[in-house]
Amino acid sequence: MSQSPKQPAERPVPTSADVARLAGVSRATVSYVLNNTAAVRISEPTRQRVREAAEELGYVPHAAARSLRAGHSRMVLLPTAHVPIGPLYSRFFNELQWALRRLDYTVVQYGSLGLDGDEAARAWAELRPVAVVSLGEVRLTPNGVEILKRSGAKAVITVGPQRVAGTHALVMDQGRVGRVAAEHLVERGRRRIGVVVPEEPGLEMFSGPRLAGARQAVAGTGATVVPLPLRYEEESANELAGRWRELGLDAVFAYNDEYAMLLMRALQDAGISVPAETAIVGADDLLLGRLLRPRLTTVQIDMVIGRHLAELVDSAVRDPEGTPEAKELMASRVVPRESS
Amino acid sequence: MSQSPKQPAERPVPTSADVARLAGVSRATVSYVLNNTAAVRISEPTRQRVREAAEELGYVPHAAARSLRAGHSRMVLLPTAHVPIGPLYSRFFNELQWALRRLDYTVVQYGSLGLDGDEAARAWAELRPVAVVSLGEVRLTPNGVEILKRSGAKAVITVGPQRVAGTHALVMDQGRVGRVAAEHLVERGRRRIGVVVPEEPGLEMFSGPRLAGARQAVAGTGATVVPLPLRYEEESANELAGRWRELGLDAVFAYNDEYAMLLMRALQDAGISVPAETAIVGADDLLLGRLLRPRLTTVQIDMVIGRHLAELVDSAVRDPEGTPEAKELMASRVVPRESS
DNA sequence: TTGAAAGCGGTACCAT
DNA sequence: ATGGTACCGCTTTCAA
Repeated sequence: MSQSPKQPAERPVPTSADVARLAGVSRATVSYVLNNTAAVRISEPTRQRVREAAEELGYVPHAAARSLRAGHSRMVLLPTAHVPIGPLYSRFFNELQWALRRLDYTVVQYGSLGLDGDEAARAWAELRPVAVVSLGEVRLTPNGVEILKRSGAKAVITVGPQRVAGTHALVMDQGRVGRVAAEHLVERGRRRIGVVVPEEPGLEMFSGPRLAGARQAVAGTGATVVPLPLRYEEESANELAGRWRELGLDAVFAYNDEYAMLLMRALQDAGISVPAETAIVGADDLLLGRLLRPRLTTVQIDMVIGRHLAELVDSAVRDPEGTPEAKELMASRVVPRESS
Repeated sequence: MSQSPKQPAERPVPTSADVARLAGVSRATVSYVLNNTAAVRISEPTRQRVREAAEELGYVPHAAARSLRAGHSRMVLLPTAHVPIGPLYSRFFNELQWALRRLDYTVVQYGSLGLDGDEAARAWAELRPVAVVSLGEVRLTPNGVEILKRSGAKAVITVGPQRVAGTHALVMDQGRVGRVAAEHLVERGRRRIGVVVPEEPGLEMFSGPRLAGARQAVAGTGATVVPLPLRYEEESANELAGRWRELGLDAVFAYNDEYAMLLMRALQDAGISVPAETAIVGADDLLLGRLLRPRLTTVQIDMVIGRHLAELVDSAVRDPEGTPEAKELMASRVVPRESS
């Protein structure tokens, strides 16, 4: 009858009080031992007893309670909506995570699909992260930034084309990707340049600037740019290839290597020779581009490496008053191969 | 002088007490209003004042404090080490996140790179998630599962080939992928079947079972299986293609479509005709396989869809006593095209 | 060397 | 209809 009947078989989670009881010491001592608190000396026998008790009970400290008491956390929040596809993002994410762990931060990727603007900012703020690194999938408003800062975030960092007031920014100059691609094509004597604009959602923030960059590159050269909406599907590509001749294009910047492969296949099937009749340039410098025939000319993009970003996070956290800086960390250049 | 000098410019994060003070009510009332507590009736004017005060201060509740008090959270932890590359994972993750959000869970992807076994389990347990969904990148031991359960996790779910005691499992029968591929090749009259084993780390848990499945398929048929270590690089593929004839293989299961593309290119460049001389089968049914010439035969894998998994999480959370079940949710079948 | 106790920010019971 | 208050688990003075 010592068991409360309302909780059928729910054994309680052990707390530091349980450990203290079992070890015959106070909760304070448990805390000292388990955290190796330097300012306080605990005898070795006591340490032993505490450790054994913790082990026996399977005690694990409660992160929420700890950070509540501490008044801060070491959590770096990384909001994502659609996880970007591709090896570039994967490498970037792994590097970032690794680098931040070395600096004793905890990286938490927080799914924010379907949230927007301030709603998202509030959801993130509830977790009281010390820093937020936004990849720009979820639009961050100045107001959202303010919400985060008021809730204790020491740093808000945006990575991507967007530039939001009050944040540190790692600018990724997507425009440059389109610009160098178009410049390359113009140099090769191409005049009517198509630019693929993927119809898949979530890519606008890349495709838009790339298209604009291409436009900028042709300005004053007499060459023209034509946007080409395209879905990542065979039918869409075939449909586009079917009216290729009437479009009168002699070159295309295909957004990235995967769309380039799709389009190249459709063009070749439609009897349009690459690069003789139409040049193609991709982007990302994936292995698959080198496997195509003709080999794919591409724009190589040096993604901001994780360690740089981790250092920016850390310095922003340590000096929250520091003026938010915008740092350009994306270089891109054409790797000419056979398709252009 | 009303400012404490120890905190230079650090304005404090507003709490519900601040809201209460500004609205001229008690903290309890603030809580009632902001949570729309049904059991208690608050007058409309009061509600207004509270809401306005909260708005003015930019108040956001503290998730840690809330879940500390509540004694539980709705956090579903998704540990990851290397974020798997590829569209399949991306789709899976987005679906899972979406589905769990609908069930009012919060998905947190927790970077666990470099942690292993119990160490990782303890790190996860500190966050007191209500459920943990392991994709098997970080090895989960029975002891680790026990740690998580003792720390209050109602459900531990593994997705992948591994099967750990005490967990619900979504079995992904990787063996079957290799089996159906090899069966297909044997049916087509192939006798010496190579099986690509990627050398990249983190893929062993897939490649191992796939190889074993292929072996199983050829048993008793007179056909043989030869493991082919391969890095995802042109040189590695060229090297392999260079000694292809001495290997005497008439077919290869290339692990997945991307490795298949790499190998097919190398074989073709080495003058080995596909499929006449060597048949190739990939896996994942990516679009790129349809773009190759010859079109790539592949193994289509029905990944467990997010909604199913979300439902399993929810039911496991609601009935933690329920016997952990192993559910087979991965079907795979060959899609014959031109390369085999 | 160790313990008692306050308090972090919410929530919910019990009064009023 | 609202307020007072105990408590969730942990850290950290301050005392002993």
